[in-house]
Amino acid sequence: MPRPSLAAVTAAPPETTLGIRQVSEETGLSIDTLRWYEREGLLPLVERTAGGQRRYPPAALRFIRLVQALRRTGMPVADVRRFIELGGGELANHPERMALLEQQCAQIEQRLAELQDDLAVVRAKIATYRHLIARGLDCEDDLSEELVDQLRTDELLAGTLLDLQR
Amino acid sequence: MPRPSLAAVTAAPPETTLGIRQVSEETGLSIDTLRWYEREGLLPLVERTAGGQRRYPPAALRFIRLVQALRRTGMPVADVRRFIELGGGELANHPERMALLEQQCAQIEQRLAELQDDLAVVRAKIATYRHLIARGLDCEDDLSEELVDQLRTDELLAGTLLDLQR
DNA sequence: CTAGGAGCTGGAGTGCACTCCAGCGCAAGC
DNA sequence: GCTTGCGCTGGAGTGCACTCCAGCTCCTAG
Repeated sequence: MPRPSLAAVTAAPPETTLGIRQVSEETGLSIDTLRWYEREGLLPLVERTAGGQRRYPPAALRFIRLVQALRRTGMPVADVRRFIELGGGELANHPERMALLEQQCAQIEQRLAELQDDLAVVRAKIATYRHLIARGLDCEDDLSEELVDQLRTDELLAGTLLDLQR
Repeated sequence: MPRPSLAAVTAAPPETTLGIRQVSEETGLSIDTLRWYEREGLLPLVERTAGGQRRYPPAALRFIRLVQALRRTGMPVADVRRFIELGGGELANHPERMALLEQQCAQIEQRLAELQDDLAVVRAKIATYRHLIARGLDCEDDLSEELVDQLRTDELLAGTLLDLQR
């Protein structure tokens, strides 16, 4: 499966340049979103046909994936834009761009930890229901204090919380 | 450190019932959000003083933590409400509630995996910058195809991507 | 008893990230 | 050559989750 020569790629884009529909399908971003991102300055590298239709070369595709990663991990659109505005790949900007990414990295890690904690909370709650059902008990939230405490204790003893904490 | 007797708790709430400000500080939810959640039916178990001020017994606090976990893990407010509307702790509703939580659990796991992937993408990008800086190279996004491919290859060879993939 | 701060309510306002639409042009199959 | 459909643009609209506000009451310290 020989990759088309680089000359060919830059000179006369082969079928590796995708139309907006294909990109939408490949990335999961809606067509409207792709257009909107571009207007908002999040997507450089998008080319046009003579007729004005968008064409996405592989580099644009890769870029979109990065933008998706940043957006999904909670970076606001405005911040992604600032990241992108940080120059056309000049060496001088690399440290700053890297710093931004590292900051984002840290946030992702934090978010990851939080998610895991929250997952533990939800799992613990599921365990509570399992107990209640097993014992044929009513109540749970607006339940008497003793029961809650009882169950919390049960869970702790069973290691439910601890096991799932991380 | 003897916990106040259960009778005492239910009969004459001691200082373990918190005011809205304390709850806000403890949970990180804004006062407005606490009031709004309550209006929206996400927070049962909140009591009132004679003067109409909110009082949060420990059970309410615990409930808030669950709601927070659900919200932070991406459950829409409307869904949290539906979960809560599912009856006042009657046994019959437990399976349904549990099912909802299990569904949420699955989504959290999916989100976790996605986050980890996205983290890998960002880290890979950081590695790219590190390479570029180390070699004193410009360009990066709008860079020539060769360079990207070169770097991608480098990263793969260096195991940067693979190491971080999971 | 009074002054200042915290809380209350209902409702309006905000910010973000899309999403939809009208009105148009290009393009390809019949 | 004409229809059918995709794509384009600028701008308006939407949904969600808060956030702010006016105008009031309540509570506490002096």
